[in-house]
Amino acid sequence: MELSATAKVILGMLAARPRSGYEIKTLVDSSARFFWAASYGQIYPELKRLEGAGLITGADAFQGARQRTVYKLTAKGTRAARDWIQRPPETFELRDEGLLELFFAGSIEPARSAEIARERAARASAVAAELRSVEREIEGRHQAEGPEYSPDAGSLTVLKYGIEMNEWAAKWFERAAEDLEREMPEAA
Amino acid sequence: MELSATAKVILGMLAARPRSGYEIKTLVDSSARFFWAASYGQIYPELKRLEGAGLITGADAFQGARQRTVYKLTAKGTRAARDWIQRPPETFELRDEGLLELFFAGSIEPARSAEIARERAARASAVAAELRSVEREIEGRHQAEGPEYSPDAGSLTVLKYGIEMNEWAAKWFERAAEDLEREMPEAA
DNA sequence: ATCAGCATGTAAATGGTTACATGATTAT
DNA sequence: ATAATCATGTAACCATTTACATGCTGAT
Repeated sequence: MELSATAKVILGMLAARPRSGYEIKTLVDSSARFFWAASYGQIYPELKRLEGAGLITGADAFQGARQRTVYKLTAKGTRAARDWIQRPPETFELRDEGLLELFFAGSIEPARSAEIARERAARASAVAAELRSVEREIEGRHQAEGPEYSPDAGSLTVLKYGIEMNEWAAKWFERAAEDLEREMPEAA
Repeated sequence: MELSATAKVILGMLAARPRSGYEIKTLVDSSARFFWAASYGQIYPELKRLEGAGLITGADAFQGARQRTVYKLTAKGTRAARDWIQRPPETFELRDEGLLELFFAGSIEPARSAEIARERAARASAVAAELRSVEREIEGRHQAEGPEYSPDAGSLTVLKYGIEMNEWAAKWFERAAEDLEREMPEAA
């Protein structure tokens, strides 16, 4: 059972409970976008494909006259999700223009190295803060609406990783910026 | 001057000195692949495009009868590279299947969470070790062949970031695996 | 002689984003 | 009223990978 990248997010999102394509998209944007993105142009066609393959089934769930299709996993889909999660991960892709600029700064515009490192530190701080606010929001919902809204250990671990790794990176790049400045006093 | 992703790596690589497409590819693979990839299918057509736009010029540099074209930056190309590096970075993309699995493990196969975290720790360790060996190789070349082979501060900073961040992540995921195991003793 | 590595290139397929089109509902 | 948000979908475009094709050179 070959699963596309998008199929993996969809099966994962439907494992917790049935959802519409729109819901999947907003959830991906609010909780997984930092390490895995998906657009409507991928999600809707993939939902059709997964239904065709018998991994999910869609049911009309009109809200008044507003069209809505809620999908849920079939037994086969549940098995496919379990199989996927038992396999070691294949995809790891990073495309980071900030690191590329820093990588080349030495031979193109040495004076900018420190500046790039400082920008990177600020960016890491901002991401950490954003993820911290997601964390607070989850905790708030948990307190207000009871334990059935508590996320599982795995997704909390991923969130904490995002926060702590960005905080670490912010400190690291701040220090790197200072070092780079000291190395070229002509530019200061 | 809009530069494609591939144009950026090429201009950066040619800023240090003239190189062939093949050389650019091997350099990307050995030093930038961890945060920026490029395939032949991108590099060769892009070299032609950049030459057409007057940012680089190619010169035949036959090695016997073996065809070889070495490209170098034009004045316009140097300016384009400088402009690019002065702009704040745009692209940041991460697609990490390991984190996605961990994210969903709780609702699909909770017993695997700790295992995934441990695999992630091992992966981070392996990447750190690989980058450490790149670092040693650079230091060796520096000692043996003199300072003209010493890489600039920026690319060294990126390399150190790769090493230290992966070492940090290895420790972090190892600890997370222990925590996840403690949280579900039934699975142990 | 043969294989690994140097060297260039392209075609097909895949994967993904963006923009557009359409319409309902809810809150201001 | 009107804007924001819910909701689904597709077509055009762009980027990227993979596989293939070709041939030279140096080492074993």
